[in-house]
Amino acid sequence: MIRIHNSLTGAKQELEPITPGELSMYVCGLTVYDFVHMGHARMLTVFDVVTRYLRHRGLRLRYVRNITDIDDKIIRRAAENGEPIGALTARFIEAMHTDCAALGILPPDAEPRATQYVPQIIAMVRELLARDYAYVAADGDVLYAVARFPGYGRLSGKRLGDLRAGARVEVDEAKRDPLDFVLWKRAKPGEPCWDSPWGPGRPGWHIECSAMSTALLGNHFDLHGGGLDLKFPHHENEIAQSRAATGEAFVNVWMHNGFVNVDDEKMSKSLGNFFTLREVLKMLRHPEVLRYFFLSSHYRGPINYAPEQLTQADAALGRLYTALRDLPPAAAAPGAHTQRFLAVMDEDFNTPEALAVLQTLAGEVNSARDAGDGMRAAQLAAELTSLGAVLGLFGVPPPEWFRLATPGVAQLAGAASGQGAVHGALARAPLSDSEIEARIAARVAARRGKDWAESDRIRDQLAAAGVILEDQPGGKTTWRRA
RNA sequence: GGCUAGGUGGCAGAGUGGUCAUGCAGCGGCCUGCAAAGCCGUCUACGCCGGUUCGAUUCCGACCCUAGCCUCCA
Repeated sequence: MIRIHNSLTGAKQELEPITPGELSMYVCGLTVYDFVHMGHARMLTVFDVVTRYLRHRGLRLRYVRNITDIDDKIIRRAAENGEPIGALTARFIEAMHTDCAALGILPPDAEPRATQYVPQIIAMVRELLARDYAYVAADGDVLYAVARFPGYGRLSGKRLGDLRAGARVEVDEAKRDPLDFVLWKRAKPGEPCWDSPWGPGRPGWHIECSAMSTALLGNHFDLHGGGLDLKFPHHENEIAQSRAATGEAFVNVWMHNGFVNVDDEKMSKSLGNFFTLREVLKMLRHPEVLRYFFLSSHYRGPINYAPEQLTQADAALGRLYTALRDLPPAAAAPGAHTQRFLAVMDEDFNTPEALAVLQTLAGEVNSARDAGDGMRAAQLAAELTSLGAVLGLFGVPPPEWFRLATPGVAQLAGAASGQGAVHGALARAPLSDSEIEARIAARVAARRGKDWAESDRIRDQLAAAGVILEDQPGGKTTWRRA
């Protein structure tokens, strides 16, 4: 039994697919006018794991994640760059795909773009007008009449009166109610536009998601996700639009992932604490380190981004890979750990608890190996490997993991504290694998002759270059990059 | 101001009405030529004040503090 916290009710509920054995999920994706940032990366990772897990549980899941490719910010950015809008969005869509692939995010089943769904959007706006949930304002915009929809505010826990009280003073004259939002925006001269019954214009942001989700998943579907900041007004508006336009139930379970904070404040460009995914990935041994970091706290809570946290995630994930190193592949035998893993993941995707299961399993692999029980160690390692894969971990062959270098979390730490780059990571002249192997061979010879001074000299030298040696019982020496 | 989440050991971060989170860091031991890795053991927790209870970090109430939303935002 899988239980999920539903933002709409504020409580966990059992997942009951509308069609038995099948699920449909829509997640609000990105507005493509810039690179993927850490907040996006968390959202992408959260719903990637949700997807992987639900499928692992035997459900057939259809996952739709949209792209907003027409929007005020896009238009403005394109103008700033002196670049056609289509070129700008194509560039950032490609960048997003590259970043997603790096992070190991499985592609969604469909990735609709707003500009490809203009007919459906117009049809939905038309329906809302016909049902009297919308009106054409004096300035030509089509607006949604919020007061007409009785359930407005339920998702975000807001009352219309409170919202109006907090509304901006500079109320748009064309609005009947300050809370009304735009469905179809009349084009200003020079702006990109589509023909419509209300003249040339473009879709409002909120209606895009209603139209695309309905077009691809039907009027009523199972799961809808997105960042916490979309809860109000975006998702509130989606509900109002879709319910009003179709007259049917819309979404069964709403899921919202928490923010990425920096210094306990929401990451934002204005605060100057903004990090793109690609700049962070450059500092890491492997993108899985970032995935581990995201998974180490619950998806609904905030997560505080700091370079030291990435260092901890690298160490913790490294411990897992260490347990898997040098063990032959074995058939996965689901045991008690698998039961526990499923139990905690079933309970609203408790990934921190799931990682604890993996760590415990790693400890048992090591214990079994120390006890000389290679068979049991291999079985446990297989179980660990298969459970980790459910979370999108262990994409790297374990022996390869330790050949990967960590270019510079230290660099980030320095940058964040305003101290400039820390020397250690940068001062190292990177050694190639073969150079390292050659020095190790020299050291093995020295050790055979019990020339400890020479042996230690080589080891220190390698350590200074960021290479750590581990002498194994059989006289063999393995190495890993710090 | 309204609404919503939180405040857990050196750090990160789960969870629970009465034995264990887990990882990183620390300490002691084993192993090692010495290390590293690993193993074994180990210390410091549940914002504050009341209440319920045989017993509360966990339930209830007040208070303090933090973050978020109420405006574009993953």
